[in-house]
Amino acid sequence: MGRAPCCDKEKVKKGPWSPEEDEKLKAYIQLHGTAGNWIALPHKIGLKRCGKSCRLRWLNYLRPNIKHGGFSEEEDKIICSLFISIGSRWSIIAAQLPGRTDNDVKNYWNTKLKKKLLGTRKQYFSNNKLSSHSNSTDTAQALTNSAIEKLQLQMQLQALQSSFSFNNVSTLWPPMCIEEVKVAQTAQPPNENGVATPLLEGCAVNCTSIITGKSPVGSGPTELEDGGGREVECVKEMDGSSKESLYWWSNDIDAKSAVATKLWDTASVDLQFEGIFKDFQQLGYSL
DNA sequence: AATAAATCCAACCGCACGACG
DNA sequence: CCGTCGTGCGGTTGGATTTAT
Repeated sequence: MGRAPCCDKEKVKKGPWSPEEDEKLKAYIQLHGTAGNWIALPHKIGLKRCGKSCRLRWLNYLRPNIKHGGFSEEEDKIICSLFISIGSRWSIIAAQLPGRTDNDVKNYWNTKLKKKLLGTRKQYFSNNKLSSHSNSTDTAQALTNSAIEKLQLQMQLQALQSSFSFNNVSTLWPPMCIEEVKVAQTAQPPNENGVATPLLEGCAVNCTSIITGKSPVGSGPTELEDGGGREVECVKEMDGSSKESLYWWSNDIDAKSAVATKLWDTASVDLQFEGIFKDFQQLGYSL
C-alpha cells in the first residue's frame, strides 16, 4: 500500500495559475506567511490548488526579487563550476545566484547552457572524428550518438573542472559544500611532497585514464573493476557522486554498443581535449 | 500564409528525508 | 523503533511560443 496522496487530485485545479489565484496567494503569504503548513494554506484562502502547487508557485514565481531569464556570463560560469563540483544539486546552485530559483537554473541548464557547451563541441567532433569512421553503419551511429553526447558533455565538464582549480571556485561554493570537500581533500593520501591530492582533480585524471585506456603516470589499474568485480583503487577513492557519474557513462556505453568504446579511441580523446580548450576560449572562459 | 519542427518554461509527479507523536 | 505527515528536491511533461520550411 503506497502512501496517501498529499491532496485530493479530483478536487484540485491543475495547470497555469490565473492572476486572481496569484493575487490571493501572494496577499495571504505576505500578510500571514505560510504558517508552516503548505497543505492547509490553499483551504484557508479558498484556492482549489494542491499545497505543493502553491508552494512551487510562490517559490518560483511570486516570491519577491525573483529574476527571470537573462542569465549573465558570470552566472553561466557559476552554474558551470558548481555543476562540475556538485552535479545537479539545483537548489544549492540556485542559492548562489540571488533571485534565481532552482527550477529556473535547471531549465536554463537543460535548454541553453548544456547546448552551449555541446554545440561547438559537436561541430568540432563531426569535423575531426566521425569523418574518419564514415564507413561505420548507420545503426552503430544511431546507437552511439546519445552515449557520445553524454561523453562529450562529461569531457567538457572535466576540461572546465581542470581549468577551475578548487581554490579558484571555492568562493562560489556553499559553506556546506566547502566543508564537505575540505574533508574529502584531507582524506586523500598526501603525495610525495606531502600535499593532499584534491579529490576532484584526482577524479578527472582517473576518468580520463579509463576513457583512453591509458594508466595515469605512476598509477595502476585503469578499469572500474578488477576481474573479481571489486572496485579498483582509483574508483574507491572517488566520492559518491563522482563514482556514480563514472559508472553512469561507462556502463551506458558498454550496454548500448561495444562499437562506442572502439570509436572512442585514444586519438579522438586527444582531439577532444584540443577542441574543448578552443571551445571554451571561444565561449570566453579563460583557461 | 500555412504548417511543421524546435524550443522554452511553468507546472506536475514521485521519491527521499526529517520531524513528530 | 515505527508509522505518518509535510516539505524539499530533481526529473519529466505538456502547452505556448518561436523559428524554419
